[in-house]
Amino acid sequence: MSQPKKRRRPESEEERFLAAYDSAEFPHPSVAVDVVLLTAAESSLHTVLLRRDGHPHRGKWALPGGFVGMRESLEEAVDRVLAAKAGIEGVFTEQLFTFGAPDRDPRTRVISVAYYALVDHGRLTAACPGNGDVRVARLDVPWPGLEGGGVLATDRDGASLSLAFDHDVILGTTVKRLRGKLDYAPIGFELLPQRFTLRQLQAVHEAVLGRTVNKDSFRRRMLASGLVVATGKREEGVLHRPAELFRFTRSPRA
Amino acid sequence: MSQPKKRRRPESEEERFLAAYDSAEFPHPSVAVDVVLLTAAESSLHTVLLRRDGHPHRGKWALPGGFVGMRESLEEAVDRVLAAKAGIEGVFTEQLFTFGAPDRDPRTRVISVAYYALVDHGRLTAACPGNGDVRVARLDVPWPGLEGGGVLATDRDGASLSLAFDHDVILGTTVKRLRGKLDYAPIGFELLPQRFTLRQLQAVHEAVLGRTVNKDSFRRRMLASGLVVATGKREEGVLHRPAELFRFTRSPRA
DNA sequence: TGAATAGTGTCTATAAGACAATATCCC
DNA sequence: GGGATATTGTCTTATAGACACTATTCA
Repeated sequence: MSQPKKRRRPESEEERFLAAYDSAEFPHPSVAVDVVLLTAAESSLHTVLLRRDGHPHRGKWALPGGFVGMRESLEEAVDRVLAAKAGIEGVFTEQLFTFGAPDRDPRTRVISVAYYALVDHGRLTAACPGNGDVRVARLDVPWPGLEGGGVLATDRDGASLSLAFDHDVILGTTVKRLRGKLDYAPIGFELLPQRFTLRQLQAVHEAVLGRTVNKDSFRRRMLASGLVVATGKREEGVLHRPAELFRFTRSPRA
Repeated sequence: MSQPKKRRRPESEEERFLAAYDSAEFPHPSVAVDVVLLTAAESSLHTVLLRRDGHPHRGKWALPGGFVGMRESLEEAVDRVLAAKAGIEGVFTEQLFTFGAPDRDPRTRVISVAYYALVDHGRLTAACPGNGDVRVARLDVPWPGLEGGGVLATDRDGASLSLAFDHDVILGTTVKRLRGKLDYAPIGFELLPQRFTLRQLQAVHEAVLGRTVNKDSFRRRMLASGLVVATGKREEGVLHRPAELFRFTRSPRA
């Protein structure tokens, strides 16, 4: 990576000076993080969107985001954004992709490192009531499998939410990534509360994949994976035979 | 800073704030691209490394990299780096990960967007003879499967090459990514010349995966995938029955 | 008792791994 | 012919999908 410039540098002190000089001499892009805060409910994925107050894209809906401080890691910036703009802390996050097209922000050059965060629906609706300038929007993914592309965001009342910048592509990239990781990484559990039924886990998988999955095979795979442990408890308040509640465990048989 | 965006004037407090922030009031991190230029040969992965001429990490070996220009996309920066530092053009590249730890470069804050590039071994050795300050180093991956971690680089004469910055982690992240993508994305072909035998393709897969793969099953999967087409030609100059040469095709039946 | 979903057992089709047999080159 | 690898065919095993059947709750 990284030589600021090809120059002579006999001394380490001069090296530092030159580096500092170079840093100020040329303009640098701004670096931001944008966070796709996802959850699953009602057979669909949902994400948090904020209405833009100013130009550009005034009135459109954007992902929570913010600029990266000079002494702040990318993950620290993500945690800060999640806490400040969505009131959420301590959730699973992972880097998604870096979007750097020179004209993606009309104001100036902004390179955005996108992350996604996964949280269970109950916790998200508790933190984000979903009205005013903060909404929990339903995502409609108009492409199958790993084809990729943009997505559509829909408000609770069915109204379409117009997305700012390239955020429809960021959301689509998130869905594509999750679909690819779902059957080898334990990410489905991050979208559910601590205790869940296998039917709920299947519904989460179906929401991510955008298709139905075979119930029998899904149960077998999950139970054989060793990633789920029966709690002995059962769900309550349902009008049929209650299903057993499981919890996620990283270490089988611990 | 530069580019006075015409006819867009700040209309809100936030807009004014952001405009000021973006301009020059706060320092911005430097943004660089680092490129893992990979190939496969002799049952191992190999990558291009450059000896650092100056501090920090003087004498250690680094990935080809460079800063991203203000009007340049990330991919343009990658192509520029590949052409300037390795003499390679028009190869398959894909974004890997963005490394942004505040102290990863002791001089100043440098956020590096890492890419990997895949090229066949013949083309790489033609462009990079592999002596002097540019080497084609063998990669030894000391972890199995998708566990992840750093890697070791070894020169042709068996000498260990000490890696600069966090470049061992960048290389390890590349290998992990390739292992994950190998059996659902057509990346093995990028590491081979246009015409290849199935045994060569298998050797590439084994180099990436770091383990042997079942020959029969591999042949069946490749032939059933529709991604390889027989050319009718056979390899020459081998001291055994020559294998049929195949080529890669994105569109089966074309 | 009936509706609805949970959970179990079994059969079949498909893909992977193992392995034997034959083919084709160079020496 | 001998050595070496390519290529084909068959058998076994593991897994996914399909489907029938039983279990358990509430209305």
